[in-house]
Amino acid sequence: MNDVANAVMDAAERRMRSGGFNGFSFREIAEDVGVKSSSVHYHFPTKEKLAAAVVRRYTDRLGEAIDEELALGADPYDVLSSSFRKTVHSANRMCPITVLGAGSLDLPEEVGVEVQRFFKMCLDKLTGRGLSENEAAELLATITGAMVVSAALGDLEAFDRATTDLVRNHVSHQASSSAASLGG
Amino acid sequence: MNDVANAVMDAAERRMRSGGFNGFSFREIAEDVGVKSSSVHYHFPTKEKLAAAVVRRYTDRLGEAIDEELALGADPYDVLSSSFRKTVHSANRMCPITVLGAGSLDLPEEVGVEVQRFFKMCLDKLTGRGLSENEAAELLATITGAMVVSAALGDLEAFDRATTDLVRNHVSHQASSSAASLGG
DNA sequence: CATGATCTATCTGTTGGTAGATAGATACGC
DNA sequence: GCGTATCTATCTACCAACAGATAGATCATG
Repeated sequence: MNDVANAVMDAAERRMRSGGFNGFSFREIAEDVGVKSSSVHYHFPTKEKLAAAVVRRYTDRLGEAIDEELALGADPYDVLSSSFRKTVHSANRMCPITVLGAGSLDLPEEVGVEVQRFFKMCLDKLTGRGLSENEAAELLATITGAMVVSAALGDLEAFDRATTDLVRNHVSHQASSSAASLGG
Repeated sequence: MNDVANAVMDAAERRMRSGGFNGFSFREIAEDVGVKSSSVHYHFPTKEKLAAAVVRRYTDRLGEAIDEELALGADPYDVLSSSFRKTVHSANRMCPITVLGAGSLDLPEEVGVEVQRFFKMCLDKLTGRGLSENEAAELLATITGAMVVSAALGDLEAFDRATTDLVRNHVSHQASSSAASLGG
């Protein structure tokens, strides 16, 4: 992967964050990168391939980041939550895969497969650390939805309001199952 | 509001569920309804106005439906949850406002305002029945995210996995605060 | 005849995608 | 080393389709 191909993926990812699959064009990306649109086509023959490549790279990167932090013994929920929190509070403000996922009912097949892979990866990281399928699904859903709601409200703190109690409950759940119930 | 105007909003809402704001065109909607695209422009001069009108109608309808069920004394979480669950398990499979919300970073202003109104309405229904701001935010986020994740995975049951424990916890929370803790 | 609603026809701009030329690098045979 | 062919990456120029939007004609109804 050369410089231009990476720059194209960067630009596509940036634009996907706000508009999803229909939210960017070859010409816009070409302008972002500083080349002609035909050069974008040279590296990614179709829009579908480009979007799929962006999602795949995003999934791989997040997966690696999660693994690194999990290796340090961190709680799996904290890792996932703080990772998404970083996104929300950064200049990006939104996870591009969540945008694609929300509009996934008419996503090109190849892109849909990659989006599925992303969410399955997130669930696997949670269940792989002992959470039940329901717990994992609930945590992922809450974090995902918190991003959507806070973006829609234009209120970054909405993300924290939706997730702070979840942390508390999760921690107390750990405590009650590892050191017996404290009651209340 | 005459027949055509309503049919246009129906078609727009249907297409928004899968593609968001960029996921439909005047020509597609005109074809759905059986008129020419200029007739769609007659009722809704711009795409922004059409989308805003659809969101406003959707918000009003859901708000009324929630009020009716709340008047019967139902638990506010159950009402919101089962309402969205109905959407997910219907042929529609997705809430159009959630799709717009996820891609809200580049939504036309008028549409963004209506999307905000939708989510604020949901939060108000919950806090108006005694839930704290954090509880309301968490419940709304979980339901919203559950829709996104289940749509992305193409797995309707993912919605239930993400929300069933939430019901249990919420119910036991009610129980413990109204009839003393049972422990565990 | 005036109004509301629809039509035909058209405008301008953008879209994803393709064809073909060009320049520079790399590899190979002699 | 030299000429030739291939490969890589970019460009210019173009295409058909579609986008949102507008102007003006038509037509029914009251």
